[in-house]
Amino acid sequence: MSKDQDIPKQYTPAETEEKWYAYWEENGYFHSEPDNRESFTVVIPPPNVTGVLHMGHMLNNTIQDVLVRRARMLGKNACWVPGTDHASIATEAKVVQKLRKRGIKKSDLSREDFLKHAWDWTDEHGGIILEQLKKLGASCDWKRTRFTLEDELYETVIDSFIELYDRGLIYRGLRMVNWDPAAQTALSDEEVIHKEVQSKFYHVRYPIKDSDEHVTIATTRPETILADTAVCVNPDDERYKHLVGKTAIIPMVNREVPIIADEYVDPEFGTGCLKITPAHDPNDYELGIKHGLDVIDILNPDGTMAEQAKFYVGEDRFTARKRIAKDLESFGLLVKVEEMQNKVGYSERTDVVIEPRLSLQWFLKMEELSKPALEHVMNDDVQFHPAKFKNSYRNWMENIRDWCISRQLWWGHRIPAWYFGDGDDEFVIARTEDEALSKAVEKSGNSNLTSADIHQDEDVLDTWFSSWLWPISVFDPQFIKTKKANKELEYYYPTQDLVTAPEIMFFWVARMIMAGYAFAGEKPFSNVYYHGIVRDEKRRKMSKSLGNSPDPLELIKQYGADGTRAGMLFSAPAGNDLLFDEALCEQGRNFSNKIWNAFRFLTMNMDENESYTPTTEIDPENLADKWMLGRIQVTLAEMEDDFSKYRLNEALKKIYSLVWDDFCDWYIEVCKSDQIGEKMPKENLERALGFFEILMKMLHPFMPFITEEIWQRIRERSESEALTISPWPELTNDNHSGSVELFDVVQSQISAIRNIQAEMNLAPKTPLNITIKPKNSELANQLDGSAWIYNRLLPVDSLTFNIDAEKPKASAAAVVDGSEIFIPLEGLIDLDVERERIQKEIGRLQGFMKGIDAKLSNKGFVDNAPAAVVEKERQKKADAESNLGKLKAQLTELDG
RNA sequence: GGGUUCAUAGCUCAGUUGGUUAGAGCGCCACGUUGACAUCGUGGAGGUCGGCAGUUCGAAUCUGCCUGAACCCA
Repeated sequence: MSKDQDIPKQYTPAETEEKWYAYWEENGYFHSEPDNRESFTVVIPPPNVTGVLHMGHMLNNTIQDVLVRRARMLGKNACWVPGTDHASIATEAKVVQKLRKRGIKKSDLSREDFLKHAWDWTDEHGGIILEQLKKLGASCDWKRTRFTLEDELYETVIDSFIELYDRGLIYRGLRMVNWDPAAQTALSDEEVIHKEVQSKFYHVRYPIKDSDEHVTIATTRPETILADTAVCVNPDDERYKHLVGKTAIIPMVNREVPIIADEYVDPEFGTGCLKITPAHDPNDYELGIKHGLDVIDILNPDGTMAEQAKFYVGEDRFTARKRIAKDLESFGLLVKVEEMQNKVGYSERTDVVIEPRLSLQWFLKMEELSKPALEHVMNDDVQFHPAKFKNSYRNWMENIRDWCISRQLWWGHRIPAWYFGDGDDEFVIARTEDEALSKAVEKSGNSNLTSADIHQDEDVLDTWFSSWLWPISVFDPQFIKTKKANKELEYYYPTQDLVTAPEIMFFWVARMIMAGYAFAGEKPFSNVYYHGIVRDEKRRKMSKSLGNSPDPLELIKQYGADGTRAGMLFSAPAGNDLLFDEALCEQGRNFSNKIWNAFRFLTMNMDENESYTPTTEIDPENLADKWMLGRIQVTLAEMEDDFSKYRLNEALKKIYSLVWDDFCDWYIEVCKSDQIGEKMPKENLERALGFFEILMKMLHPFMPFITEEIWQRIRERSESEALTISPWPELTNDNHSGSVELFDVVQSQISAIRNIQAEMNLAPKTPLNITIKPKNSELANQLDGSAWIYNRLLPVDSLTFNIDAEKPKASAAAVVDGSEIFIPLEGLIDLDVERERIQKEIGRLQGFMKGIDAKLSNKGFVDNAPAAVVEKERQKKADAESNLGKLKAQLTELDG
């Protein structure tokens, strides 16, 4: 016990946090091994290995930590698996950039050399974010830290590719894909962000061959005119019917193309006349196939114009766009340019405009995989919190398209395909070169093939193609190959809760569910908790580029990890975006300080030569004790309900209020000694400490550091008694409801008296002679035993409870739930103020009665409403009438 | 264009199956500092629940329409 220490007035989190985190880690409290207990498993959404902690991570990991710490205290075998992913595109882009600064181009390097640089970069920056999570207090099992590109998990990904290929679900094909000209790779549909932008709508005239006529098309991408291979109109469009079958001449290149008709064209949109560019637009590509059109690709992988364009060769697509507009104008073919809002796809990673591009890529068929994944979410085998996200999940699943899984990058899992020729089918899938060679020999029938004749695919797999295995691979990397779960997977899988943001529902959650059923035949987790996006006060998403995001570590420094965690959670209802405001962290810090000072106060009441044993054995005669215990019980039950619904912010608010409002503002105040300077009675102190211990337990999942600090200061504790591994308080059947109710009455009477003090402008220490006329004799008896509470909380000169009391002359008065309070204030009372006070209350009650009367005089209400409801209204009316009568009498007395 | 969600106090949000003259936190106003805490205490003000119809004895809550906002997909 720290009673002889000089406890500072203000709580300083920094040292406390470092100390206890180290202690927790040293004692291995966060490490889990399979045992007989029920498991509670969470896998972290792996952040980018070279990333740094941002506000989204803070929120995400705070929530996970709350869930995991609570589960640990509930006696479950809690296991939170940390780790990172390799973030193929992002990391490769960073490495390329770094090399460029040193004057090295990626194309100058061999694959091996480039990867060496990438690993150097990873070794240098990797894991920073995990260290940052420790500052936040994250109770991860660090011995289990995983990385998606580590050797074992690399194998898992290759195994999964091979299995899916063998099951006929992976194929290679020429398709229209989303091409990122900056990263020079294909992307999946999910990696494209559609943004509303201001564009120019160019109206361009195409001459008709052997005719004076022409058609006018409209496009936002005039440079693609150079790749046009048809012009298309709606077959029912009277304006153009006569032109169908004729030949149009593409400007600049003077290519002759057919004018075709197709229902696809909307006559209302633009000019009703559509240019068709099969190589550079997905819809045009479909039309091209349907109508057997040529495909002319005019773009290089880096977004510059290719030889086939014939014009502006080597120039960037946007430069070409401006130049062709000018040139068309000079030829008199540009009719007009309109301003238009349209949606343009941008790369999620590089933020450049995506080009639809025809390219040979690897795809995963989704139809079969999506079926169980959809079904098990809709039937709640996998529960979404909040459930509203099931809608968008279903919508996506029902319209799912094949997943482009190949990326033209080096940093990642290299596709295990080996080519032995240029033909579409001249490849084999194999784990190793040797295996590939023998398979190639067999498939080609050419026994002379050597390793020099085969080469592995240069591309790697989408990062999410490894992340989707995460809940399986972190426990058993061999499972997909062996199909025999090891002890770990057996024990920890399926995991319990996954915590993430709705924005990656499709990237990751949906795919993990698919992978779970596809490989393990079982869901990967039982619950998905979606939290919102962290936004600034203007509702803008917090981002590095906007510079509107505070540095989480700075926040922790300023407000403490506990304060910051509480601040994040205060405003984080499930599924709703969080408008982050530093004031909330400040509130969290203030709360820490409040707790600290409550403890400090108790410490100051200790006698140096005495030893104290906290207890929850209450004094059965002590109303405050029973009330406090009752409040704890009720709050425990409410928190349990909140947790079951993942309403973490509600649970936090409840324990916050229990500590601050109930324990600090009432219980401790009531426990104080009667005389200033005198110490609290030992029994009071020991009970206060006993309650304090329970409160620290209830708060620990949210604010782990300060609670552990107080816990350890309250008593000497061995390693096996740390708060982190202590059992959650027990819920008993007795919530002392009678005592809670009675204490409520005492509280409202005291509040009423304080109100009189304030309204009468009495100095806070002006002694009061209080007469309370309880509403009945039963209450009179009960209150009589609680007089000491009034004495502690008010400057009482005399206090009497008298059911027959008369209102003394010149006294202030109040009516609280049928009981009357009189305070004689001879010489101090301002009769006008008092009259106004009472009049105001009378007015309030009259308004109240009016509403009730309206109901009760309504025959429809009395006849139709349930008897209990009618009875309740009658009771309300009777009470109000009685109170009103008393108030009126008080007013009369004042005037008389 | 298709889908989803939302609109309650100055701000951020609660409000469970319709029955409270609508709750919380922050902010605001007044008063208060010799001892746990001014990162505090006590008291107080503040809302015709986006609008209009409808169902009902009764609507913040259910239905329809309108207005406004956000998100997802194409």
